[in-house]
Parts: sequence; structure tokens; C-alpha cells
Amino acid sequence: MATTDQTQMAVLGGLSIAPMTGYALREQIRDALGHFWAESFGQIYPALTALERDGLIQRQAALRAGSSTFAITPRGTERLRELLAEAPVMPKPRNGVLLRLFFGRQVGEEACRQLVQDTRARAETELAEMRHIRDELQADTGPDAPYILLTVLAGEHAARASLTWADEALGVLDSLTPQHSPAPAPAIVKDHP
Amino acid sequence: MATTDQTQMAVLGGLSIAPMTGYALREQIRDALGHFWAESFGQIYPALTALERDGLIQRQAALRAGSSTFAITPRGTERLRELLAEAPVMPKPRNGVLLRLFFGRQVGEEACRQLVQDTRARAETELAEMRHIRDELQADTGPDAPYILLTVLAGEHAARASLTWADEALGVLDSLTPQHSPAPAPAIVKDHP
DNA sequence: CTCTACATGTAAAATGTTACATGATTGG
DNA sequence: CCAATCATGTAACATTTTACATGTAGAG
Repeated sequence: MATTDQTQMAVLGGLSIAPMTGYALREQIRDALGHFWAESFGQIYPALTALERDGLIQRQAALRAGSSTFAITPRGTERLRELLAEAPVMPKPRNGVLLRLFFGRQVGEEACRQLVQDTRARAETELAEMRHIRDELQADTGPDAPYILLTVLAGEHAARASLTWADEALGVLDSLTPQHSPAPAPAIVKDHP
Repeated sequence: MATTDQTQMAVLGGLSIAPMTGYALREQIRDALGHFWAESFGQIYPALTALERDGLIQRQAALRAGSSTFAITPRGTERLRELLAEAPVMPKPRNGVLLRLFFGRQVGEEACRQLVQDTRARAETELAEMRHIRDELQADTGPDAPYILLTVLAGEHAARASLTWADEALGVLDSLTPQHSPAPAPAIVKDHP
């Protein structure tokens, strides 16, 4: 088994929505699942080969020379449901920003501030994207739309949390060196509800 | 180079707080960084060997036969600061829960509800843990405490976001099949502030 | 005709997990 | 003494990324 269950699940899932080429599949995964999932060509093509060998997908007529469209088979749909029913695998966390902040004293307050501000900016972009996707999703009355909405909402909540955390974190960093503040720094947080 | 920069950063960081054995280091990483970082023995021991070879850490007198304590050297501290100053590496996202929800129609509303509820329960546990750690941290007046606080706050915000998302998601799932609800289901969300 | 986007695939290297083998020390 | 915990390390396996090689089709 050269490919993992996880990759097979994403590939079968993608093909369950519509038949497409490996190239298109990767684009779909990037665009539709990109906020919480990623697969590279190096995983997708071997997975397609393995799935075809096992009869879970079928290669259809080429749209153009040298390319082929894959479609999920009934057995593939069955397999997809099995995979989806398995317990979700959580990858080990590896948050480079938080690791750097944990040892932040080594690099100083200013470097930490920069790190937090970068994170804040990314969260803002992400939040805007999520809202945009949600707006588009309103128009979608297909049966998948409510399920997709769940994942978009998750992205929105995560981005908002990242944003408010960043603001709070900047407050903590400010209170570290009050002499830098133009005015007496405000209290640290107003958090726990 | 059998070990990565990322692992070296965590190992040097741990030893920058106090000299310890590889075993203790792994426990420290699990307990202190566990919410956002993980290293296995299979990474830690080779990293220790490599760092010692490069003179970034030193093996000290054994506390007991067969064990040795490692301490960071001045050059090791220098290296740690270099590593911390590098741009943070974000691992590719792989959220098994969201992947399953995206294709949720394949497994049905009830399975999705279960998935969301499990996530909610985990978030609740996580939130309680974070609050506990924060309380303990109040007593810590050391120079690292404010930086560590930043990482705990991040965990708190993430857990809270996960919690509120889960509640909202359950609402969406309820509204999917109103005939199941004992009373007319409420509106979908009250989210975007 | 030439550039860009579409398309497929492989090989090597990097990365990370797991299970195993081995032994010391301590508390009951 | 015996079990649990402390402690070190390796080897095999699994996973993933990256770079490369190759070619088609359409737009300007």
C-alpha cells in the first residue's frame, strides 16, 4: 500500500463530487479543502494508480491526448463511506509561532511583537476569505452545501480566535515594558467570560 | 543532518530552561509544549547526539548509571537564537474532522453530529486545562512567564472558538431535518459580530 | 511560434512513528 | 524481590516533499 487511507479519502471524496483529472483534483483539493487539508501531486498520482488497480475508480476517455478523467465506481463510493466512518486522525500539532513565543525571552519582545502582528495579518486575510466563501455558499442549494458550510464556519471561528488572541497578546507584550508605552498601559486582558 | 532544524529548536529551547536528560526533555516537551508541539524519542535522541557532536550541548555527569544530563553551551544558545529568528514553518493542515464533515452527506447527518459533539467535548477539556495552566502561571514571576502566557492564551482562544463553532454546527445540523426536532428549529446562526 | 496553463508521472531525499531491545533505580 | 518508572538507543517502516522529466493544447 503505497498510499494512505487519508489520501485515498480525500481523492475518493473529490471524485465523489465530479469526475476529473488528477491535475483538476489537486486544484479542487487546494481550493475547496485548502483551509484544512492538503495533498501534493506526489501523493495524488500514486493514489489514483492504486485506486484504479483496486477498482474503486475508473479511468475514462481522455479529454485530450495524454490526459484521463477518473470517475468513482460504486465500490469506490462504498469504500469512501467506510473511510469517512473511521475515527478522524489528528496530526501532531507543530505551531512554529507558538514555539517561538514560548522561548520568546531569547529573542526579545520586539521580535515577538512582529511574530504576533504577522499572525494577526494572516488571520485577517483568512477571515475575509472565509466570509467571501460563505457568501458564495448561500447561493448554493445543493445537498452538500450545509456540510461545506460547517467547514467554512470552522475556518471563520478559528480566524476570529486568532485575531482576538493577537490583540490580547500585543497587550501583554506592551505591558512588559511600560516605559515604551506613550501612556500608562491598560490592564492585560478582559478575557475569560 | 539526521535531525531537523525544528526538532533542534525544541531541544535547545528545552535545555535553555534547565539541563536535563533526554527522557526528562521529552516529558517537558509533552507537558509544557504539548498543546502546540510534539517530539518523539525517535527524534529527540538522534537530535541530542547531533547537537553534542556540534558542540551546541554538553553531556554532564550522570545522575545515575546509564543516564546523562545535557546542558546547553554558549554556542548552543547562539544557535537557538538563530533558529528562533527564522521564519516559522507552518505544517500543512490536515483536519480529519473537517474533511469528514465536508463529505458529510455521504455518511449522514447523525454521524456528523457525533463528530461535532466529540470535538466539542475535546474543546471543553482543553479549555479547562488551559485555564488551569493559566492559573498556575499567575504564581510564576520568572522572566519566561509572560511569553509562556501568550501560548496559553492562544490555546484558550482556540478551544473557545472550537466550542462555539461546535454549538453553531449542531444548530446547522438540526436545521437540516426539522422533522426530527421536537420544536421548530431556531435560525441557523447569530454569528458575525 | 512561443509562452502559459494543463497534464502525468517518478525518484530521491527528508521526515517522522513505532516497536523493540536493554538496563538502572526506587518504593512497597 | 518485584513492579513501575526512569533511561537510552536503534532499526524498520511509513509518510511526505521536492525536484525533475516529459509532453499537449490554446492564446496572442
